[in-house]
Amino acid sequence: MPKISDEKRAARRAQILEAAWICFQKDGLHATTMDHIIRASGLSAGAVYSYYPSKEELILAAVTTSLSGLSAIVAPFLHAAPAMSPSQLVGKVAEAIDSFASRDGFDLKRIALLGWSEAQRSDHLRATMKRFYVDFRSDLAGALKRWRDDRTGVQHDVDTEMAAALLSLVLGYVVQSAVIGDVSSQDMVRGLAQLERAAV
Amino acid sequence: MPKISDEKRAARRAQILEAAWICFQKDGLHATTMDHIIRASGLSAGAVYSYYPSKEELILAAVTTSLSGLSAIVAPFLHAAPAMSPSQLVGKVAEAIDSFASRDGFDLKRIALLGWSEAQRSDHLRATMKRFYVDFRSDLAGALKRWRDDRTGVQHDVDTEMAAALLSLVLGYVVQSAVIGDVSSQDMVRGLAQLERAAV
Amino acid sequence: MPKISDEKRAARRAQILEAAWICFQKDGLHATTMDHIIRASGLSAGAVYSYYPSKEELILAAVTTSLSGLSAIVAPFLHAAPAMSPSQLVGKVAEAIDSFASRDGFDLKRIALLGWSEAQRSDHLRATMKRFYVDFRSDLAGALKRWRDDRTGVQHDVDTEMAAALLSLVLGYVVQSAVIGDVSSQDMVRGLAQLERAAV
Amino acid sequence: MPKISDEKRAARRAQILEAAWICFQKDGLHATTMDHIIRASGLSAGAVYSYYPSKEELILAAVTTSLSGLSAIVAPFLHAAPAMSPSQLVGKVAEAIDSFASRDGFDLKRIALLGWSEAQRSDHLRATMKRFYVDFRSDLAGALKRWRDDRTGVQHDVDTEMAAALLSLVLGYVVQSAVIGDVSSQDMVRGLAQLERAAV
DNA sequence: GATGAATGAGTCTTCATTCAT
DNA sequence: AATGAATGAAGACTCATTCAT
Repeated sequence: MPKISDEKRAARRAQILEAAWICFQKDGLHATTMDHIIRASGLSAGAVYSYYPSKEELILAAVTTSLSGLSAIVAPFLHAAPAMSPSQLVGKVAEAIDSFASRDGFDLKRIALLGWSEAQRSDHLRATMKRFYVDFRSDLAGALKRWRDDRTGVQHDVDTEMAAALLSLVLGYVVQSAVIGDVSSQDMVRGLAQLERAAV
Repeated sequence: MPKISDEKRAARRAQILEAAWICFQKDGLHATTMDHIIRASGLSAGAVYSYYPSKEELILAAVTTSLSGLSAIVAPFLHAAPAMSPSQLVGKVAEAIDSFASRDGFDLKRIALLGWSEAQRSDHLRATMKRFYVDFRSDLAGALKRWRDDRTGVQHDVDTEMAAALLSLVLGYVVQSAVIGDVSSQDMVRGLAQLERAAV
Repeated sequence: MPKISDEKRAARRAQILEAAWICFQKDGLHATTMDHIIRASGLSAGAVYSYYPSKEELILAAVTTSLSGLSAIVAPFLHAAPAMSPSQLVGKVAEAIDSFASRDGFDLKRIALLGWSEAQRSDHLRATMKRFYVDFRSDLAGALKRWRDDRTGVQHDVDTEMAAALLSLVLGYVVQSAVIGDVSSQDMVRGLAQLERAAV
Repeated sequence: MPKISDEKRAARRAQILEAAWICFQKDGLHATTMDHIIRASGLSAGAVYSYYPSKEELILAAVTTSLSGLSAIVAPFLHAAPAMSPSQLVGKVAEAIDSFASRDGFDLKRIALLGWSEAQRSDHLRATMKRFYVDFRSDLAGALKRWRDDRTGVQHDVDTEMAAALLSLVLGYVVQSAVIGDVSSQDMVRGLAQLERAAV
């Protein structure tokens, strides 16, 4: 076989990654064996290893890809004009996470939980995740700032703490959804709204 | 040899569990080998296995114990009179989680992340966690209800959604703290307060 | 099984080493798989690995042991009184190497060749071999000195170069014997004697 | 595509063999992968395999080539007129081996050791080596005979044993040089001279 | 003729668990 | 009851070789 085209290479990588994703999601990161992934990918061991040189690399790719996939889905809400209210933001982001799950049969929430756990062991993964969440949070803060500016006409400083709280709401939604399984994105929105109303 | 006393048995179990905790926390659930735990416990393989019949059982015990340990610490805040405000609750619970960590060098947040991840593989573990979080959330809801009753003198229904949001705030705090590492329980409290104020 | 006695441990190590020896000799160092050794030893993989933590360690042990085994056989000749002549020394040492081979069915010469080859890749092994051969050569030099002193009554300095030549004769014998297979220790002795006579 | 010319074929073979040599020398025979050789040769896997049908063939070629290379260098000394003395022969041959090493950065001694080791596993290789060394030794014997004839005017029989001893000296020099590393060809010459003198 | 991606049997090693003493 | 040596089924990964293009 002569040199493979770049698209074909990318397609093969995607094929393997998808197989890995399915396995990871079903069995977790460590209980998934390379053999599972190899079988699921329909390729040979050598082929898989020629695209991803180790299981760790595959884990990293799986988590990183889901992170950036989420990024892409969520971006429109974060930069929408006019800016969304906190409740709207939480609702939209949570919905986006759910939609990601249902789109291709991949549950982003499960991958997230797996990734957080693995991040404790892998410096590289933790660094990657940290970067992602910090960026996410600062986009959130930007969106909040725009919202407040729109409402009051007064310039506010970027509100980091508010963004952190909002991010927590989202992450906590992921955990509850994956572990308990009885919450919806609507619950989060309504819960926050009630929290706000109750404070009055 | 005479039968071992019940206290001795309990002490041994605690000794093993503590060893397991230390190992799990340092290396994660799967990278920890029984041999690590056995060495850390100072007992023999056979002894460890006579107290915990499998690694899975040990994982379950480790997670469950940390869950109930947290329960105990958090209970006073949930049932305090007069009832705490949402902000206060979030702050106190988050602080409690932190204090648990610093108490004996165990970081409850890491164990939590490990547990959530593992819960995806083990039905038993997931069921246990679900039960815990559902109870936790309903206690939270109860506390919120008492707080609102105290303030208005009017009886409210138990507010599940508000409790879910509050729990998310706490869980999200755990994730951010473990993965990003730059948030404090105060940030959560202030973030929520600002969210409430901003809503006006 | 409670703690094993030291003798039993040593016996097990010897049992494994012997199995390794047989395999190495038959198939060479790298073509021998751990599985071969494991089967030949009659133990399980885990057991073998608990005595020798890696294949490399086993190779090292096999080579080192044959080195020190040779050392023991050769020592009497090197320190014999009255000191032997160069021809005698070469003959006796070469014979000793042969006898080692026939004793237990192990051919020291094959192991030697294997070891020299491997020494090029393993610093540890090369260092070990170097130490052994340097010592051997200096013992040889000592024996030669004593021989010359005995004959002339005049003290000579230790003759390193002569020892190096003598060692070469022995090593070269090993190579010829293993690769060509048609030389005897007697040939070496007679060859050297003729070399000496021819020089007159 | 038109048939490739014979010269081109030979050049390609040489190119591959040289790459193999470099790799074998650096990493040993078994630790060298075909991929190493393929990369070092600058050709494709298929190309390499079209010239050498297996790794074993390549090993055989590498060893054989170094053997015949040595043959060529050494021939002049063996057939010099007037014939050289034993000491001179040893010295010249050992020097030739060294010079071979320094010429192109190839160390013939390392290849030799590798080859001897491998010869234990491959009948074909062993046979090839045996033939080479037997020839070498008989050339050596011839040279010795001529030397003795020149000196005494009396016809001697070919002296095989003396040649075997001389060959041992050379082989032993190779081993010591590669494994211990502190001997020179001069040491061998002087050692032999002293051995001869001491015998008087 | 040449390419290099793909193959898959085979390697070393680990580790949860058992059970003879 | 306690010990810890032994088990052996996996697991991650490699690499000589092939063959579709």
